[in-house]
Amino acid sequence: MTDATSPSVLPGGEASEGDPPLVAEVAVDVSLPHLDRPFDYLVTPQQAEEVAVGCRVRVRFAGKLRDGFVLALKRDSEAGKLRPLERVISGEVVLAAPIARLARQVADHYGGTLADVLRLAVPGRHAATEKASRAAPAAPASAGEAGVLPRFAEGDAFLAGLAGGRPVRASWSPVPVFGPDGDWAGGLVDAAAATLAAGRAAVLVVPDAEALARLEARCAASFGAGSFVTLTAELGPAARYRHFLAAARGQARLVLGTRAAVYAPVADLGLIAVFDDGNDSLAEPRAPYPHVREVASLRASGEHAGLLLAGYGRTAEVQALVEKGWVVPIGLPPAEMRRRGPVVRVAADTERALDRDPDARVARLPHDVFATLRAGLASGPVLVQVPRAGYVSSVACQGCREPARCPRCRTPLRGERGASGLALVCRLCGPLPGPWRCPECGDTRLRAPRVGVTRTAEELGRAFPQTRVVQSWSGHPVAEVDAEPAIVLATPGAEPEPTHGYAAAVLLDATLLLERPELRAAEEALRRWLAACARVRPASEGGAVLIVGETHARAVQALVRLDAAGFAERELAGRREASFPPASKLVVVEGPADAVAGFAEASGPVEGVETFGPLELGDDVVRVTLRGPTSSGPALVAAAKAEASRRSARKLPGSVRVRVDPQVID
DNA sequence: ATTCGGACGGCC
DNA sequence: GCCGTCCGAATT
Repeated sequence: MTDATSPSVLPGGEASEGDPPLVAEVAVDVSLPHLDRPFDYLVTPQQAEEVAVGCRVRVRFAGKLRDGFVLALKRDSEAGKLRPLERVISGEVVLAAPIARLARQVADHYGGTLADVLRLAVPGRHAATEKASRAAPAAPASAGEAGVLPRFAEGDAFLAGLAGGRPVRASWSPVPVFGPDGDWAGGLVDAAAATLAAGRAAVLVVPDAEALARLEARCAASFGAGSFVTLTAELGPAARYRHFLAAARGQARLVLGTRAAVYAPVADLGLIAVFDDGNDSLAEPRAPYPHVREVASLRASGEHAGLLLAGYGRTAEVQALVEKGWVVPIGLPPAEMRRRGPVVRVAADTERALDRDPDARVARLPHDVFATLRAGLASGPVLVQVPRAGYVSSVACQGCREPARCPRCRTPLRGERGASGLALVCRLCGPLPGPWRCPECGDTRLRAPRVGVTRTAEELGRAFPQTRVVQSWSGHPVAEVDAEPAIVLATPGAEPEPTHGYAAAVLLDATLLLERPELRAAEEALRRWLAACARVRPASEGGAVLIVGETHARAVQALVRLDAAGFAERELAGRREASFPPASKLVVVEGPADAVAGFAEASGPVEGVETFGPLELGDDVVRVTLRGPTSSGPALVAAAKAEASRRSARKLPGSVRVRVDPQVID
């Protein structure tokens, strides 16, 4: 890597008269696919004083001034007539070679452009912050004994690997329980401490501000406040850039943060850890829609760093890595998991009664719910997880309750109200051509979804008139509850942190979550239930969880057994059967019909590719889904990128959106 | 003969 | 994307 302070470290050594002129290879900030390559510029002798590989420059490109990053310095160029750099914005190295390489890999993986990825990876410059010389954060203090990971099989071996500076990779399933066995943040701190002890840097990525606050507190306790930096958009431009610079300058060796922190510019990365990779906050909403789990995996391989994918739930993607042997599971046998976790029981849904009489609200809550609440309230707060209302588009079989799926591609169907009642539409193949028939049980009757659960609070308040009722949802989140008895109603993801753990939890309307018309509905439901369990005290302290729903649903059974790994195994098997990611490569293309047709055609020669659609999305936008075996993935993505390049080079009209293995198709 | 504009090629 | 250039058509 080029040292920012020594511009003399250049190809050919010290410049002298008669040397060929210095040339900078520049990643220009243009996101047109056909211009997604470096461009060469002359570096004037004056500019050579300040320029460095990885610094920001300003260049004239197609007549217009644009920002760029220096990818390399050299003394020769393939290109013909070169323009000089307009100016070196600053010699500060903000795009070191490993991150430039990573960004290129991410762009290629997702069929996007380097410029788009760099916009995600490098925060905007804040000149005043850059000029102000900053005190280096204190070196992380010794964290003492590792406390959490050694409680799990393979935990010690993983830590030993990190401490030895080796690129060990693992998937860690903490026990979904309140206390040390479920202390994901503690486990990440263990791994970071081992890495730092080996003299290497660590990056820890979490999905949201709540998780970051918790991790920050743990890091401050273990390493000392000010011995690490956080990277999150919420910091604002100045602080974000200050923290980014601390990492880039080698002052901060431990970085915590949300999504974009996966690109934190620490040198000699020894560990990259991701918590809760199933959380959709870790999927970037901007092109090319990279997922933190994939970026972290690419980065760990590219920089010979360790990787830790931690979560109470296990995604099919992580399961695929486990089965490939690419990551080692750190965990416990299911029986031991249950011994350390809360007791989980199922109460059958009383839905059939509800179907007959939608106003019979009392019938919605089984007797067991009240019993669980009563028992829990004797020793502390009880969490009641209430799914948000409004998943109105899901459709299931009346007979067996399985979500209705497309007979062609097995995608969950959605119901749309049409002239002749409920019309079934597949998001990949379009409206169902014939009448629907359940492949599981042969039933032809469909059941429409239920509406929400707005009266739960009132209802429970009436049943427990003396008890405090706390309500928390994403619009009005409550951060914390104390040890006093309370009924805490929360939507998934907005559960208040209990200071002493919940005495019990009740998970309502499990069926509602499972019937969501999404491919990952069951995986996502289990993830949310496990997150609730993780706030409940262990069985040994009386902790109990009651889930109300379909007793036989696979995700419900997995929860009862606290067996996220087993569930992921089945889930991945299902994805294989249905040829869905991560068992297949999916490229979803949306845009005007003629434009989208070009992508289908371009993917034709790729081995084993099938085409679904086009599906009308309205407003002259259609969707085509291209699917191929994972072995054809790079070729399929490359074909899509080539078609996008062809279109932009020819200036064909219409904007097209390309997504690779999208988390959700919508 | 001169000016204007729209399409197209190239962008270092 | 944006600019520059090259060509034909409209304008003097």
